[in-house]
Amino acid sequence: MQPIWMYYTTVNEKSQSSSREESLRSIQRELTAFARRARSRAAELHPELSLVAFSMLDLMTERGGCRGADLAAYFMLDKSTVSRQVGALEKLGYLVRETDPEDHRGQILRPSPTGLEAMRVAYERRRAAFFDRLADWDDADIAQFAAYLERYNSAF
Amino acid sequence: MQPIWMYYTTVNEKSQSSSREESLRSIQRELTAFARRARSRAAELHPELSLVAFSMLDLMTERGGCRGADLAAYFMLDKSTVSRQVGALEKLGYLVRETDPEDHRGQILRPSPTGLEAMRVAYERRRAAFFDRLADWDDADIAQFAAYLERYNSAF
DNA sequence: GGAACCAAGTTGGTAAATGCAACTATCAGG
DNA sequence: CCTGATAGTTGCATTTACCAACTTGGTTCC
Repeated sequence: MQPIWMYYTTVNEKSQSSSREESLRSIQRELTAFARRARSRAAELHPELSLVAFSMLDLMTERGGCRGADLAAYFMLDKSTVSRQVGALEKLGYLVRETDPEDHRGQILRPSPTGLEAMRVAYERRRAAFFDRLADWDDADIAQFAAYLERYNSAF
Repeated sequence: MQPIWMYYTTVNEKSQSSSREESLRSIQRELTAFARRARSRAAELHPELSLVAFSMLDLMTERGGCRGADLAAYFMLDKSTVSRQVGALEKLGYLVRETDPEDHRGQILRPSPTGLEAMRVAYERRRAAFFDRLADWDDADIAQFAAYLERYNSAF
């Protein structure tokens, strides 16, 4: 049986099948497959903290505080969407804002102790469903996989 | 300074490998970022065919026709959501429905020639975006990255 | 200094995607 | 026949997103 991609690939392109070509196709397919299920998996894992909200808190933590514009750029979201997500997180007491002393247009966003605790809970609940899938990977493979994903995403 | 992940990890877990923990968290965050960008990029590249709709047509193609219930199970979506997506695709002329002769409750869904062509176009445009992004990667890294993604997704 | 312009964030309006619940139609067992 | 399960549709509410207009603060250039 022919590979799936051939069903909708023109004849001329079929001659170009190098291993690089096939790997690229595979990356696209696998990344797309991930995207398909990301939403529902996230909803299962931490209903009280949406995937986007969790990731925003995570980035703030990682960077030791960041601005709304940073979140918008990183996740490719409109600044208005970020503004509302941040507002919701603040209302929940999960983050605190502070006007950037260096630039009064912006705010520095940081998770609050409550937010860190909520992240910790979400993190624990993810373990079973997400981390267990990587349980049989060795440390070097996990590190390399993470490095590839970072490299891929850093191209933005 | 302690690693970031320790801020919301309990004391007992700190005995585990911190580099492994950090890599796992990085994978989560990068995959999340990817999922967000995939939607936005797909919407840019082919407004007529959302990522979910494209993937549904793709699954129908791969399976040589499938039912709405299959789509719901595969993508972890509610059947009402599938029903509306399928309705929209039919209205666009991208798929045809046929009552299952074996079970008159269900329908067999197949992409139409128009749908296949739309998929081919969307596929090519998205593939081009991937090619640009990975242009400066060498073949070995691309192959390894693809292998990791396949391994990760194969757990489904 | 001031004008013109750019950047960060907020808010109003709107559209799309989704889940839940209620409903119809169909099937399978007893 | 009933009963219960399954496939699909539709009404309703919610979430999430984008765009555009606006406010405020910074930057450049004269």
